[in-house]
Amino acid sequence: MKFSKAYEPNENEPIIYALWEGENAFAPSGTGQPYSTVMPPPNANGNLHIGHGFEMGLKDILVRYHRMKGFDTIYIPGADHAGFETWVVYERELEKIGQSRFDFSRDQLYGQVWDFVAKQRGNMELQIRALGISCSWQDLVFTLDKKVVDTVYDTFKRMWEDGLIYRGEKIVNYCTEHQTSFADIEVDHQDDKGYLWDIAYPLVDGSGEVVISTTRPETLLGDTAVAVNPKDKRYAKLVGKKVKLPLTDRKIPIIADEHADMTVGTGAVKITPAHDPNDFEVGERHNLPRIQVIGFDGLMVSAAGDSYRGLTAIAARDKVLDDLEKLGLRRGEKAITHSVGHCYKCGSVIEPLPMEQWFVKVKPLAKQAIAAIENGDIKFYPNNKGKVLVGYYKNLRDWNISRQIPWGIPIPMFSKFEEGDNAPEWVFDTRVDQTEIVVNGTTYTRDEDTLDTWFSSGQWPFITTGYLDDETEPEPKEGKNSINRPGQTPDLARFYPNTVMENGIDLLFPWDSRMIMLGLYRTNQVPWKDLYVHGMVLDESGQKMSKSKGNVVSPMEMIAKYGSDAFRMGIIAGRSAGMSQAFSKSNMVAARNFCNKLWNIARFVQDKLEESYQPHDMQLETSADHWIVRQLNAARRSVESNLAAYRFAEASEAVYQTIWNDVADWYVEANKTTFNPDVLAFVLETSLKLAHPFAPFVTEAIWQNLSWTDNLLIKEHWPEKMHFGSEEAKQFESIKQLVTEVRLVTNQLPGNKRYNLLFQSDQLIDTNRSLIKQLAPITEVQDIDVPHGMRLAVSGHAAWLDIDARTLKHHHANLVARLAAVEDEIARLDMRLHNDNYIKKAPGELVEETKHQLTEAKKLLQRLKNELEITESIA
RNA sequence: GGACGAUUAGCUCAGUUGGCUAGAGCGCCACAUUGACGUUGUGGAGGUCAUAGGUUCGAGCCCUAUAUCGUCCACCA
Repeated sequence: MKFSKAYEPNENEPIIYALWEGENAFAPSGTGQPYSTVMPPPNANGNLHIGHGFEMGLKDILVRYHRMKGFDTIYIPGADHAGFETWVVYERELEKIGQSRFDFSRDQLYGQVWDFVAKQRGNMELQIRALGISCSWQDLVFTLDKKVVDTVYDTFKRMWEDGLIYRGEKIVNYCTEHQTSFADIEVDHQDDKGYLWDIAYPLVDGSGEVVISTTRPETLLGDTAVAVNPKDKRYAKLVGKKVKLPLTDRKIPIIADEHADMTVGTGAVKITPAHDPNDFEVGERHNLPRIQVIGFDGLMVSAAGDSYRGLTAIAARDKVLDDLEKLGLRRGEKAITHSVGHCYKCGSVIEPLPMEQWFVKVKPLAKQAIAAIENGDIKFYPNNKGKVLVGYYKNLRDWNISRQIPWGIPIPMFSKFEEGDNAPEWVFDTRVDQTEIVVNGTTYTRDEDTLDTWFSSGQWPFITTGYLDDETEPEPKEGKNSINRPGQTPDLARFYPNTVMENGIDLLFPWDSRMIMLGLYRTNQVPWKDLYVHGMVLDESGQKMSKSKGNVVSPMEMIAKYGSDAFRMGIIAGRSAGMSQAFSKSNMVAARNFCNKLWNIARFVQDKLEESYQPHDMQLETSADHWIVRQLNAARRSVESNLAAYRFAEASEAVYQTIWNDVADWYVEANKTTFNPDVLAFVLETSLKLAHPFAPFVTEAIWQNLSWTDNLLIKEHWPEKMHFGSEEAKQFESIKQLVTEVRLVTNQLPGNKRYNLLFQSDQLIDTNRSLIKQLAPITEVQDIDVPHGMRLAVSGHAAWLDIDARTLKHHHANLVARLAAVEDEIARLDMRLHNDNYIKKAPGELVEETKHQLTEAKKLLQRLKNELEITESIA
């Protein structure tokens, strides 16, 4: 016997996964309708977190199910170099050994991180295996693979030529700690406490002063104007005059601009074009100079004046305030709470700084994306996320894709330095391994920056499927970083667009939005037909998980403790699209128990059938046979319809309930008296198939242990609809009801006694004597001429429990309560049927059903009354 | 400031176009038991579906307000 008493996940899982991989079971079959999804490239820099486990688990359910359904199925795994994310991790590693990025050249750093990631990535891939993910490993794509970089450069080139990528100086979100800029979406806005200071700027003509309010007095040193609203009558006369900028010797104009809000503060606002995005735009409109007073290291630069140079911005703030105080120019302050941008990694305050960067012009791309969404080209789960995304697109500003870190795909642009004020000339070239290139006799220098990770992962669906391979211009030389993987599946282009994308709600904006835009741009198609977004997995008390709070649940720990299947089933239990929900350990326990239950069903079946069992065509014989086929049919239908609507929890629950409540509790029990080997084997096999997408390891482990099965369960076909006799199934249902009533009554009576079951000319009971004896807590089933004891009223059979008068009397109260409940029900049904509007307006079949229910209830009432009379006659 | 979501059993949550006795897991109570499984079996208790109105023959579900909690977005000096 290969079945241990309890299922041991950790002993079985690695063996089973190796078996699948050895049999190449994850590769697409090449026949059938294509079904595809891709892994959001998990960061190659560390461990999988619970969100990865959840997301991959969901996708794997879809993939395994469709594979069994006969689709040509692929789940393309990925690994992301995760530019900035990895960079942060790597810098920490450097710090540990007392080094920093400045100790190395850019190329050295790139090489080192490459090795670091290569090592880490193996770890991540092992964890994906531990989760049981059936992804096509031979088709794994790393975001720095040659084919990725080629396509990314091709996209870049086209966008450059189409004018969708441009070089521009703007205020960017800059982290002075990490020394790189960020896209708007990477900035973490927090409500911080601060002060709003009122400061007087004296008019040059000596006729008074203008008071402005600011939260950042240190930027005063870079002011180049004061703005008031053109409609503001208070200041109308001052527009065009000049004020003397305190602490400097500069005179700056008072200008009229819509940006100044009359209702805020004094209505006059200082304009610092170099340090505020709004002011930058005001500066553009009014042709104001930009004076940068804070450097990229976060320290004040010489333009701030000698007495401030070298101070941190915060120190400069204090000094500015002190100095203003001495000049008597401070007019008040008040504590406020305002939103301040922080680096989402280190928490430093984001410094808005002017910089030349590469930007993607998003308007035309967003417009296409909006049209596609509104056109219904993508189905969103939950539905409202489509609207949320459209809202996002409508307000999207140009996307900064330059990052000042060495780790990433180098920006393929080279510039020629121009003397004088002329802007440099830029050329596109993919020879990024060189810092200088010569084109037509002119030397060009490489831009040192790398691309935002999302620019490459935003092209993931068509890159991983090689959809554009024919039109991507071949590169002259082999990329040094390519990972060659043997046996890649040929011609994956059929898998684009992907059937479905599924990821966390946190990726809707940074990733999904870009995949749609870039997908439409490059392929004229949406990247996938369905988008399912799941909510966040919160900790057990409903808090967000975070390393700093120390409440992170590791999927690997859960797998070690409960098994991979239990993790997968437990994590999806009770979750619905888009909703963030707390992690529940008890769901995992329940799922673990289910796996053990399944294992033990198999143990029972194998024991019954014995090693020598050979399968034959099956014939349904007993009523239980017909009934269980009906139940399995229903479960199959439920899984199908729920998965079609991405209702994972409901699909999984249908499997759980059917296998536990129907197969184990009734069918297996019924098979303890008589059994039909072929049907028993069929029921087990069908159960395993239904459960396989949800609990792949235990089902395959059982399949491999069964004496009569060969091949792999993962490659088996999904169950087909089976025929059964509905009359026979109903008969079993009827016996089930009788048994349940016997159990209930017996439970309610004192003394834990078993009684004889008596019946009078009841065909069904007569032919199922041994079955009933097996299922119900009774001693014997006896045929009688004259009824006595207690009538089993609810199930409607001519059946009695052979209970003595004393005990029967004890049951009187139960009977009275039962009677009252039935009377209530009759009253309710009666009332409904006396409602003319109900009869007229409700659907006919509903009315019929109500009538039927009333008839049945009245019959039951009669039986209960008879019963009561008998009991009372004893009393 | 804007948008979205949630409020259902002790806890965590389902409840698909409104349909009649609102479900699951865990927990709880009682009982059982040594041959598939104690990671078990049987039975049970527990919900005026946040509140107030409305629409409807019928509302957990639709509409309108209110309250509480949460998330996201945002260039508020």
